[in-house]
Amino acid sequence: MALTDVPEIVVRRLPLYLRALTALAESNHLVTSSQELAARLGISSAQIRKDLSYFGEFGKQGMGYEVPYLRDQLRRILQADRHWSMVLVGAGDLGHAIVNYASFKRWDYEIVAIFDNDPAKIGRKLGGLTIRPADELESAVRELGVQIGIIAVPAAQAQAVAERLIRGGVRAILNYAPVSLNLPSDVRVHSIDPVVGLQSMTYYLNPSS
Amino acid sequence: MALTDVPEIVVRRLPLYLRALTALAESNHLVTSSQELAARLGISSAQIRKDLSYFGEFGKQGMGYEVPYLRDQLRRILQADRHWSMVLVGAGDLGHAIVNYASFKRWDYEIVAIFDNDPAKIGRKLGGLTIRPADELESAVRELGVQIGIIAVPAAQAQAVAERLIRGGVRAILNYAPVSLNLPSDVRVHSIDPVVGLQSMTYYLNPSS
DNA sequence: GCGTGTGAAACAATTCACAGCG
DNA sequence: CGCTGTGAATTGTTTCACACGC
Repeated sequence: MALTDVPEIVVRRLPLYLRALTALAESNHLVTSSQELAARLGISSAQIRKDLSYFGEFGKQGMGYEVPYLRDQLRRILQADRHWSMVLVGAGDLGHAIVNYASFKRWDYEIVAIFDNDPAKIGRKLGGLTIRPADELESAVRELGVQIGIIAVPAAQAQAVAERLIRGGVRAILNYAPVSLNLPSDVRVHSIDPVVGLQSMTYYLNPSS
Repeated sequence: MALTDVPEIVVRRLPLYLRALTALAESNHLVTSSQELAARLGISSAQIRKDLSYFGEFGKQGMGYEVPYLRDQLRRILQADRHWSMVLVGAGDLGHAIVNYASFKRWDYEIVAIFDNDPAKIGRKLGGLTIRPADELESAVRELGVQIGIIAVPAAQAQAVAERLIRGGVRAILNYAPVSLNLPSDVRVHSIDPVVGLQSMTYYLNPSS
């Protein structure tokens, strides 16, 4: 099975499986099944089995899956078993929160450079790094060989920042700016906008209160 | 057209349309088209037209859409044209960042109570509110009549917190804890886990660097 | 017997393509 | 003519259901 034709929607579910398996392993749960994972994740067991089958045969018939083994396989598939360097653009409140976000450290994602275009911030320290001027962006990203960029700038600047990150060699962007980025299809984007999440939920809420 | 059979995936796109229309309106762009929105959002124009057609006929043939009108219609549909109260559980680093997140204010989402189970934090102030003990959760949520809860506690506690929020009357949860919540299907959940986003992107990245 | 892996069937979402109207 | 709104066609995703092996 050619891995190029794995549907993206399947890839987006794998981290959820990995997260559940990691939690199971931490509570010394050595064996699981597609049904148990399904119950935890709110996904059907058939879907979990089909998703995993794109990548190999990880279970034993009649037995289920060995938790540490399947976890390690998913970590390998997702390249979550190694260190990743990232650059952060935007040293405002959001940038501060991102630098201090504990889960990144826990999963071996490391911010190795921070950029801002505010002269008052350039030269200051943040999370052990000196904030660098935004005009060094392309060259610094290229020198560092970083593939992941995090955008935490105002919406109006996000598209331009994304394009400069890409020119520096970035291939994946975690976008916290509340705007849709328009980028080449070979660049991955994951956007986080809590307001978008809230608005799609309030659609279903009661008009009262 | 019964609004109950609007696919959820359509509802999840509406906030993106609203966001784009709000930006267009702010730059005094008075008219737009499904093609222009499509180019901005990276979605096909046919999909935008079909999505909007679930809710009414908002455009003029040969002309396109009036930006302020369509924006207001979407705000009404999503109930984004009114104030929403929310409660926050978890007053750690993440909770602090959430309280100070400017976009909530801009869109009229207000945090009206904050809870934590750490005695060292209870009684302290955060964003003008006094941090309350977690055991007041259900009763306080019920008294306040709040429909939206934000979870910013460690993964191990998130499921229990969610259940307590729901017992207090919450019907929508913005979940920042890195765990899949298992809740009644009439409760809406939107989860934000940057690591999940990163892992689904690193799948596609180059093994080098 | 139990639970995986998987073709086939069912269902859902997207795109096509064009009538219709300003 | 230009662009919306929408059935029909296409494409994509999920579920079904069962052979297979532990």
